[in-house]
Amino acid sequence: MDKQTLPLYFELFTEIGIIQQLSRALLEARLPEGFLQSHFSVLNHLTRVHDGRTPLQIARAFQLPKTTMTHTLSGLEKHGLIEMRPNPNDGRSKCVWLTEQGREFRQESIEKLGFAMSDLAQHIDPQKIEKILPTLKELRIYLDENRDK
Amino acid sequence: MDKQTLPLYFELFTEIGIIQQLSRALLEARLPEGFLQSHFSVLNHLTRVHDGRTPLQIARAFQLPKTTMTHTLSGLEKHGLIEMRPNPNDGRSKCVWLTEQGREFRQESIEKLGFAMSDLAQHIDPQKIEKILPTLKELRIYLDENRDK
DNA sequence: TGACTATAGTACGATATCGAACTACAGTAG
DNA sequence: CTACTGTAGTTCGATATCGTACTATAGTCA
Repeated sequence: MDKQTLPLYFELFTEIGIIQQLSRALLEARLPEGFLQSHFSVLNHLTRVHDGRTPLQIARAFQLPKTTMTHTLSGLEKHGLIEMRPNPNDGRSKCVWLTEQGREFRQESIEKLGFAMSDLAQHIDPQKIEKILPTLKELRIYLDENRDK
Repeated sequence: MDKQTLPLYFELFTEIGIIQQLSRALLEARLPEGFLQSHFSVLNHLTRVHDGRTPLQIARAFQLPKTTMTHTLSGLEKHGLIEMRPNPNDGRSKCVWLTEQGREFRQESIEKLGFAMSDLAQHIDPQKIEKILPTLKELRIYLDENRDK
């Protein structure tokens, strides 16, 4: 491998780590006390994709350990934002459903993010984001598929 | 803001979160028991930039709370990978120096990462990374500068 | 010099994260 | 049906992360 290549990837992962920190802080500052990015992300995922998914499916979507997802889901359930029901197709499994409260929570969070995001969109052209997303997806898919190498 | 724009940024931050998870797992699988990405990142930072930096400077470089950095540094110090000395210019502060062991640890970690990274470089063209880095940096800088908005 | 404000780092408590081990159910082969 | 293997989710313990509050030093201003 070229001498310059390794630092290039390190730089990439460092930038990604920093952006992750900053975007997390940005979001969490706008969530009610006691809610974290993890909670919002799950609610958003269930809305965007579809609810009724299993905890494991959700964990895989974010590449998180299933024990972490158990914890996050139990927090959401305790606040009445999701419901966990048995999976009719698999006695070991459960399905996660959004409650009306959960949908509202997500919607309100998104509205609170609105200012920050439109501000962001005015400074970082969405077209630039569109241009980098395919490479990021490609990278994510490659890392996912070669996880256990 | 355009209806399509908000989901675009969400998608970006989601991809970034997933890549962060995957790259962390990739790295930590190759570190000795008990060491985490945080430890490696600090050692790498001290090598790439320069050592003798203060804990706060390092925390800011990664956008981490200073209490988190205190914890990470104490772990590194306990393993003899760094040394904390008083800051000659500021009695409140300290300077963090790499030990020989610390440099070796980083070097060995990088070598263990070598296979995975050259594999990655063969599948995701470094030129693609070079193309997306400027936008990521721009985004990171914007988020940083507007953190408290 | 003294009072005030700001900053660097730490201590501490709450909770998030994660790996290992476990339980319960599913799927398969005989 | 039984044994075996695999998988979904949880429990549990270790520790990472982070916010709050605190201590010590710096800097500023009168």
